[in-house]
Amino acid sequence: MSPQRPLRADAARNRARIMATAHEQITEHGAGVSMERIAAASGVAVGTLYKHFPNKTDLVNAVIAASFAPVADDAEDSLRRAGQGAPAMEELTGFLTRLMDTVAHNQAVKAAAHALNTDHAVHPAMRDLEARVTSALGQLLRAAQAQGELRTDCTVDDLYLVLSTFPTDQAPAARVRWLALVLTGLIAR
Amino acid sequence: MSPQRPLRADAARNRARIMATAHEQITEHGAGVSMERIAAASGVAVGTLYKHFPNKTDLVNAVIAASFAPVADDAEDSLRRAGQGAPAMEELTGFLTRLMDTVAHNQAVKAAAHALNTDHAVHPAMRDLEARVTSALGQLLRAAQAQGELRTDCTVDDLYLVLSTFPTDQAPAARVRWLALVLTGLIAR
DNA sequence: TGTCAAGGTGAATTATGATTCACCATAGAG
DNA sequence: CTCTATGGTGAATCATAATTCACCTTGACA
Repeated sequence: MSPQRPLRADAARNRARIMATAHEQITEHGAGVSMERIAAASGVAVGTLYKHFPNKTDLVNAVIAASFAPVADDAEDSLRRAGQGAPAMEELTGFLTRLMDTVAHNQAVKAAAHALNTDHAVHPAMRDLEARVTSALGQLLRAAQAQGELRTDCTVDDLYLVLSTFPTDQAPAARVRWLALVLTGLIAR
Repeated sequence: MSPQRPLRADAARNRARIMATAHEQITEHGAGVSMERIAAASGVAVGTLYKHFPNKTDLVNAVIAASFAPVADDAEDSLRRAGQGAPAMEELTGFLTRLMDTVAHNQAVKAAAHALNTDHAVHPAMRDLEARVTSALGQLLRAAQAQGELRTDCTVDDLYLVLSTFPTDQAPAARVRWLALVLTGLIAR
């Protein structure tokens, strides 16, 4: 499975289906889903999962990395728009709202990865995404403060602290209400 | 194990030690700890666990119920003090701070119970605790609003929504900071 | 102190699930 | 059209855990 030479067409197809199915199954049944079940739902044999991923942990990590990949792009797009004159605070809240949706949708996968990665290790791919988001978020934050829309004593860490705790299991309406309540504490008086 | 006649002295001792040990082990190793391990750490044989609890799920539910039992009393004490002239908002934030500590300390057990209780069922004992807390919290909330210390459009649901999301895995200092940030959004302007 | 039911023991049973591997199938290069 | 490396298969193996149970121990009451 080394990326040396490109995957055969059918292999690529299967790999994609496996990751999509794994996401569904984990979302539906939690981190406990068996490889057997994921294989069956993908329409392949267990052995095939192992042809693509050395073990369950790696499969889950691949799924989570793929699920969150778009977030970093989104953060950087928001920052770019702010740089081109869009109100920074609006970009910030817009990004946070979309981020909440993404995390909510991938909550089970996130939990699964956390449960399977022994000790506490975070997947390198996730570490990379996090770095990009942190950077973009920091700049957005400073821009919003410069425009007087955000408390100047609010740090990126504060933002993360608050962000890290939003209600993943609530309905979208409740999530929006939550964000509104919480942001009130961050907006400049 | 019916509560008909009191437990024999050694049995009571063991039962207490088992629950304490189970709490430790779950906190340290997650919901996945084996009964074997809990038994070993308690200094008894596996069979003994099953003499006291029909299965792992019931053991975990007993542990979590015991861990959270004091919270309801605390809520009611706070309410009582407010009724005797203590500032309601102070009682409210005091209670919330202590609640955060309790939840943080019992985070792993809470997660374990959630993971083990098939479907989504909440233990009846927990349901009862929740009802008492909700009641006390509602009255505290209204008192704080009557004293002009809290936004009047803030409901008990809002309080729960925000409460349900505090950062269990952060250091105490970070938790306090979080509460301060979030409460700012709830305090009357 | 003697009795015996409550309490304790831990090897054995039963389940479940991850991972392996010897062998089969076929994309796609030549 | 032929090969053959890549990809697929799934029964078998290995490991881990929950739960049971036939048989000991011992608190505590008479």
